[in-house]
Amino acid sequence: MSETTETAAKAADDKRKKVPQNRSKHEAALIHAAAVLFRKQGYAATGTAEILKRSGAPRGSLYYYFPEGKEAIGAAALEAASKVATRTFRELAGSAESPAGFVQAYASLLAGWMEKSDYTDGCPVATTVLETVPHSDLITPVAKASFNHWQRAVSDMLLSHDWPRARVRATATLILSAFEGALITARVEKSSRPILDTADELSVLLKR
Amino acid sequence: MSETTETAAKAADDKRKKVPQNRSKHEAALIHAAAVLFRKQGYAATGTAEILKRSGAPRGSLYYYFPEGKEAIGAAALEAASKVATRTFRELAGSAESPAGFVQAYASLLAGWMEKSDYTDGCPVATTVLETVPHSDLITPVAKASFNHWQRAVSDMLLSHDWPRARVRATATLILSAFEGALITARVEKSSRPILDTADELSVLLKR
DNA sequence: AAAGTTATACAGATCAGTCTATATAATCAA
DNA sequence: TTGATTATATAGACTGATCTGTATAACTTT
Repeated sequence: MSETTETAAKAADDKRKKVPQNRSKHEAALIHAAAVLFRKQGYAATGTAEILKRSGAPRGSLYYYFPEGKEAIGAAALEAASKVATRTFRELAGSAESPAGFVQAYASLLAGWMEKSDYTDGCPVATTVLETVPHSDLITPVAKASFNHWQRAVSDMLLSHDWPRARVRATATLILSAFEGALITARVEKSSRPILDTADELSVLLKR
Repeated sequence: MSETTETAAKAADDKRKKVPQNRSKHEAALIHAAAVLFRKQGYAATGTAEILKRSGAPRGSLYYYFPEGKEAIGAAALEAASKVATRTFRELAGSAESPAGFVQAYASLLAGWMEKSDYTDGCPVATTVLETVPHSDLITPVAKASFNHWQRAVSDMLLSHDWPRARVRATATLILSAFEGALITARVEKSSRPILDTADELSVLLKR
C-alpha cells in the first residue's frame, strides 16, 4: 500500500469516526511553541511549563515525544527554525540578480521581521546556541549542521554569480556573521538601522 | 565637590587606613565571577548560588551590594566586560596603521582568546543581551551604552584614517556586527576560521 | 555604642523530570 | 464483521532539587 493511499484511507477514517487522529497533533505544537519562546527569551529562561502552556499539550506528551526532555525539544526547535532560514536563503538566492541584491533583499526581510516583533525577536539559532553549545550533546550537532547549511546556501549563491572561487568561503562567512551580529545590535538599539547599514556596506564590498 | 575630587579623596582614605575599605572586597569578586559565568553559560542558566560559590562571598553580601538582586549584578558584570572591550578597541586603534590593520589585529586577539578557552567563551555582552533585552530595565540601558561606546571607538578609528565621513557609521556597524557574529560561529564550529575569514573579507573592503 | 558588613538559615516559587491511570488506534483472532 | 490484545498517545498529579530573595543574628570597624 502506498503512502498516499494510506493517508487517504486514514483521512477517510477521520471523517467517519467522530474522534480525529490525534497523532502528532501535540508534537508539532510543542516544537513551535518552544521555538518561539527560545527565540524571544532564551533557552534556560524558558521553562517546560511555559512551553506546555503555550502549546496546549499536557506534560506527559512532552516526555512521550521527547524522552530526553528539554534538550531534545531544544534540538527539535533549533532544527525547525534552521530549516526555515535555509529555505529563505535559497529562495532569495534564486530571485536575486546579484550578490548585493541578495544581501539587500535579506536585510529588508530581517528588518521587517524585527520591526514586526518590535525588536523582541532575534536569530532563533543564536539564542539557543550561546547557552547550550558546546555542552549539550543533543543541540551542538544540530547547531553545527544549521550553520553548515546556511554557509552552503550563501556559497552557492555567490558561485552562481561567478564570485571568485578563492574568496567564496570567506565572503559567505562574512555575510552570515554580519547578519547574525546585526540582529543582536538591532535588538539592543530597537531599530533596523544596524541591519540596513550592515547590508549597505556589504553591498559596497560585493559590487567590486 | 567634583566627581574626580571625590574619587581622589576616597583613594587617599584607603591608603591611610591600615585595613582597607572592606567594601568592594566581595563586591569586585562577585562582579568578576558573574561576568565569567554569564559569558560561558548565559544569564538565566547561571544561578546566584554558583556566582556566590565562585566568588567566595556569602549570600548576604550579594544582596547588600546589589539590593536589586540578580539583574543588578548582571548589569554590573555587563558594564565591566564592556569597559574592557572598549579599552581594547581604543588601544588597538591607537597602534594600527590602517583600518584593515585594526581589523586584522582585533581578529588575532579574538582568535587567541577563543582558542585559549577551547571555544567555550564568547562575547560577554551578546550572551546576556539575548536573554535580557529588552525586558530587563536594569540591563537594557547598560547594553545600549556598551554598543554605543564600541561604535564610537571604531568610528573614531575610521575617522583618524580619513575614512569617507558619509560611510563611517555604516562601516563601523558592519565591523562590529561581523565580529559579534563571527564569535558565535566560531564557537559552534570550534574553530577560529570564521573570525579570520571575516577579518580577511573586511580587509578587502577596507583597503579600497 | 552605632554603623557597616558578613554569615547563614529560611521561605515560597518554580524547575525538569517521573509516575500511574486512562483513552484511543492498530493489529490479530475467531 | 466482531472481539480480544497490544501499541500509541493523552493527561495531570507528584517529587525532590534548585531557584531568587528575605530575615536576622553575629561580627568588625569607626
